[in-house]
Amino acid sequence: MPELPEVETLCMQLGEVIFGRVIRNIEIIDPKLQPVSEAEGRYVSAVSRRGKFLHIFLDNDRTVVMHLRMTGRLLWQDRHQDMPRHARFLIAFEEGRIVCIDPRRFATLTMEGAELGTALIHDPLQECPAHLLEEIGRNRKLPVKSFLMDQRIIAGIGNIYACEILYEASVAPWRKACSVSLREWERVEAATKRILEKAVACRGTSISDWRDLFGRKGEYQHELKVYGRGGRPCLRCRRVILRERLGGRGTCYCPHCQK
DNA sequence: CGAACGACCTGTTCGC
DNA sequence: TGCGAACAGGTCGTTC
Repeated sequence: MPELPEVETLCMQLGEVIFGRVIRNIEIIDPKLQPVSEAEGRYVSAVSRRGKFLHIFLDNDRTVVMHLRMTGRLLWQDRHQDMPRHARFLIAFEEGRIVCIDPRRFATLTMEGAELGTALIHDPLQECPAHLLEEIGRNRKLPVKSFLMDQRIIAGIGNIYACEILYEASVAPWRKACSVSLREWERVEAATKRILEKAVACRGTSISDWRDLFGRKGEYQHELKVYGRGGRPCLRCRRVILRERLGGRGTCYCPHCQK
């Protein structure tokens, strides 16, 4: 499930634990993943997030890049503990190790140069003003929900938070991006900031198996207003929340509140 | 070019 | 109870 708030949570926690530490080695467990080199003996000079990607910068101008996709998790183990089920790779330090756990094996791990992509991608926690959304969306006919989830435009919003944002902004998910007014984009921007910041403060949404770096559940699942509430009454108007497929993914919305 | 869909994987849930 | 089908949070490549 990792979307922006979950990856941001890991990013902050990783920074606390591994900044300045020396990597002993990176061990690949899942043969589907390519081995990475040039990490041994290097120390961590920074940890950052870009959309849903995690970057661990090393002192040799190399960068460990991870993407957790659907079911990936990272777990910090600071003393000898059993290898978890579905462990896919680990990054070992003197003080402990990061284990990547991923039942569906979609997560990725690569070693990149220091010059990571410079493409113009907007981070919803940074700069993502309504007028820019309106400008980009003006000639896009795809549904506004798909627009919000397009990582080439805004990086970090996935299915759960897209549903939540559009509900809070009172915009129907099927609306074409080009039909959304500036006024409505302003509501989308405000909802995005509020929801994602709160979700980060809650350390993410633990619907099924999401856990933070220390194995703790997040708390934002208690704040969800529409996601997972199909068939139940809308918290605003009490009419029934619908759940339908949009672009292949389950989409919960209130047909009365979201225009 | 944009949009829809299948593929990538495994575990869980649902219906018969 | 048992079994197969459907479905799950994300991205990418192909096709129409």
